[in-house]
Amino acid sequence: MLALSQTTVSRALNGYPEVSDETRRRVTDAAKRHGYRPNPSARRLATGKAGMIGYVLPTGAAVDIDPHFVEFLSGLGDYARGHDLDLVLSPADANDEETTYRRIVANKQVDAVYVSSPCPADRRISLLNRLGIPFIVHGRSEGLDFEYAYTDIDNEAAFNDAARLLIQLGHNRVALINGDIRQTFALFRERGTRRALSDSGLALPPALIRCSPMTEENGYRAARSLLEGETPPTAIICSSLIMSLGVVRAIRDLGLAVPDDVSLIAHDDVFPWLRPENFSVPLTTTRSSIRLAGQRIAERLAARISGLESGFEGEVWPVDLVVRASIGSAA
Amino acid sequence: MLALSQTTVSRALNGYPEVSDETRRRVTDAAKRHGYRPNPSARRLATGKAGMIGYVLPTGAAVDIDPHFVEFLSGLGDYARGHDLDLVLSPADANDEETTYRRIVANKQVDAVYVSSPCPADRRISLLNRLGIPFIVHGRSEGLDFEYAYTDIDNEAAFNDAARLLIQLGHNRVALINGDIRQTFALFRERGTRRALSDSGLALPPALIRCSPMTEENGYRAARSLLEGETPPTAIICSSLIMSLGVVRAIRDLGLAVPDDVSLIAHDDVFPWLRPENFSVPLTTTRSSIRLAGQRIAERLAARISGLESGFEGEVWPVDLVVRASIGSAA
DNA sequence: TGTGGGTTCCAAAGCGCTTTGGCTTGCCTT
DNA sequence: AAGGCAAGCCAAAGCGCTTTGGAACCCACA
Repeated sequence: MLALSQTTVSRALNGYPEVSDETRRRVTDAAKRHGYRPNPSARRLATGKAGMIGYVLPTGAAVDIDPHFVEFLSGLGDYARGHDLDLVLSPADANDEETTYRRIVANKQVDAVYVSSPCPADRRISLLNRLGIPFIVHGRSEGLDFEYAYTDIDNEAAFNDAARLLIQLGHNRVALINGDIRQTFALFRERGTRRALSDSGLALPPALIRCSPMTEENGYRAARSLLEGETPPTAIICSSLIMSLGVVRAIRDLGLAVPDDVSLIAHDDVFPWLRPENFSVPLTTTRSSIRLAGQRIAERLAARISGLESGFEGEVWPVDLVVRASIGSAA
Repeated sequence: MLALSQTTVSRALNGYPEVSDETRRRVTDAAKRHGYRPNPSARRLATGKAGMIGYVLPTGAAVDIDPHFVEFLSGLGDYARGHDLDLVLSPADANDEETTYRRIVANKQVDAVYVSSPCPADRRISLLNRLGIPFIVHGRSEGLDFEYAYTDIDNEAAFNDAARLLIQLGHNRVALINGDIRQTFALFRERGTRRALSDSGLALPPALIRCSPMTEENGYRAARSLLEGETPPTAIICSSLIMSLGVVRAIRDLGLAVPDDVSLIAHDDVFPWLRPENFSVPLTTTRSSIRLAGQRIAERLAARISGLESGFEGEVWPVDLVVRASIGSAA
């Protein structure tokens, strides 16, 4: 035995100043020796801190979790592992996430929350802001009348760069195959593309835009309908690598070739299992590792939990433009 | 106020018999009216039950989370949503998951655990068995000297069926592009393939087997090296749809065609974003929805937590063989 | 009338921590 | 030598539930 009160042990272990170095050493030694770890349930009840970060997972028969999620998770895990943070996924009805958010906050099940794939004026963000729990948004929302903390990539600049490059190559009919337009990232991408074109006196008419969930099949359909249209594009910018699998298939099906008939640039979130350089014609991409974003967001959440970070800083990361063989000058 | 003791309220809410129906009704009514929900932290401390299921997530710079995981998660969420179950992901160093398993069990952070991608004589399974926490394995292990509960698909039969079909079509050089052979599912798949061949007096020599993590690139490399070998196969069975993207690319790069030069069958875990019928030549597949497995495993875990299920039942699900255009008779 | 057995409820003791408020020391002033 | 002040420690009161061990009551049966 240590012949010390529980108070002192608790303080020693939690780094409070009113315990002598000597005593603290004895306590931590003994704790290590006996493998003592404070019971988290008890600690939770006493402090209200859970030592976990939360994510509300939209589910439902018609809801598919984005395959990007797993990469994000890898990043989050990379950081969390070293910092005694667990992640709790709370499944929610995709049509009523609010109830779940309220529950996890009211129950203090998690110390902080992250939000992904925001849409304009995202209700989840207003809710979390009102509930007063620390949170970070992966991505951005628009049209909210308050500030919040986020980490995002510069989608607008990325797609602006991509479009500019195509324009420089002489393309004047550039199409955009985008993700679900209800999400902010898709809006920004369209905006960036459009700006590049209009800066050069060109347009991005509705006939050259497609928006849909980012599956191979949707990529195929979008590309096919674009290329079979009245004034087919000579270049396509595509929001995802998975979609561009379908785009490439459509181009081939139509007897066309990349880049001779169609130039192609895609956005690459960096999957370990599908890489743009391995496409039959290596793909020019705008690249930003979603895994790194996961790491960073975990780091920021941890900082917020421990009070090291506060305020409403938004981060916007630049995006690489990696040129490969899939683009060429306009015919 | 209800003028009832805390005891009675607790019992009423938790369905204990020693409270009159009348009282129970009053209590539940009042609870609903005031939106009262027992504080989970307090309940945890008192009962030791967490209301969560756990998963230890291997992480590390060199570790990539399998994209199948997200589909499994969808299924798990589908079930968990309706049953007040949250999922906690505990990131662990991929080289030392044991510490994390011990921690979550010792701390009673979760009521049950699931294990995925087991390998032969999987240490995690023995550990959980020893620690005595309810768990379900997604997949199977071999060489363990005790029984345990699992849900798995019949990988051996699936690949046996696939190989048999190819043999019936006259193929006698069938190659197998498998996943990482350290995992049980890969062993079973090889076994099933080999059995079909040897049943017909054919062999599956090492020269016709490739094993590697299931990426597009590895699929390409495997197919390429097989087809450029001394006695190239006329048919290939591939363990994943993602890999078969690479396989198809390799076949095309070599100026060959599916199915005229090479027949191809792949295993399909059912991704919403990549479907075998959408391959340039629609792919014959062995199909089993990993999302359904997630649902089922969540259900079994819940049943174990509430004591409805116990024992060591292993489930093995049959696998569909879906024939599409990618196979033909041997030249 | 007395007694045994249900039924329905309650007071109080945990669960294992953190935190408040206070009590000793030892040492430094004046 | 008395007073003051940190430094270091402790007892006990929570945190919000569940569960134990009774107690009170009502009814039936002898």
